[in-house]
Amino acid sequence: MIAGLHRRRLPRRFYDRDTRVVARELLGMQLVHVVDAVPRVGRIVEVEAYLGPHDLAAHSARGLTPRTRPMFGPPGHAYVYFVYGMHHCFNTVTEREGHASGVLVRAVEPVANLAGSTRGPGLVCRALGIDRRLSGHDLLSDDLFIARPPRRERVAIVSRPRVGVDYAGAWARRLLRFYVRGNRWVSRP
DNA sequence: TGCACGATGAAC
DNA sequence: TTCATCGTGCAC
Repeated sequence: MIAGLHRRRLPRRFYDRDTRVVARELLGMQLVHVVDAVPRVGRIVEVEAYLGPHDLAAHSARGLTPRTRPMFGPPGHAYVYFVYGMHHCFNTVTEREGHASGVLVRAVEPVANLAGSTRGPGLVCRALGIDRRLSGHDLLSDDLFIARPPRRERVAIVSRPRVGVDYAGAWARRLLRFYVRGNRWVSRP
C-alpha cells in the first residue's frame, strides 16, 4: 500500500518538462505529507496546468511577488497560496527556473491517514495538513513529496476548462484541467 | 495606510 | 446564488 514511499519519490527531472505533460502524468501519482511521523497519502485524480506569465489565469502573470516567488524558482518545489481568507491551494512548480509555471492539485482519492473530504483544492490541503508555510518547500524532501504508485495503472483522462478563472478571457476556455474519468473523488466532474 | 478581490466551500 | 473571511498587491 504505502510501502517504499520514499523510494518511489519522483525525481527533479519529472517536473522539469512541459507543464501539460507533467499535469497529465501526475494523475494517479501519490501526494505525501508526513505529519508527526505519519504519512498522509492521497492519489491525485484532478489537476490544472498553469503555463507561465503569458497564461493570464496564472498567478505568475502579475509578475514576481513575495507570494509567487516559488513559481519563478526551480522545478520540483511546492507553491502554496492562501485564498478567500480561509483556504490553501497546493501546486507543484514545473519547467526550468524562471518559467513560472505549475500544476494545481484539485482533488485526491484517500490512500492513507486522511480525514474529511478531499474533493477540491482547499480540502486537499486541509486533509493533508498543507498550508503556506510549505510554500517553496522542496518536493524531493522527506516530508513533502509525490511518489509513483506501487503498481503502474492506466487511467482515462478527461480535459476541461479550469475552474474559477473567468477573468482570464480566452485563457479561461483552454482545456487545461485534467481528471481521471469516472473517479468519484473529482471535485467537479 | 487603505481597499478591492480572489486558482474555494458550504449553505440556501 | 450568496456569503464567510483575510492575505495580497496595488492604488493613493
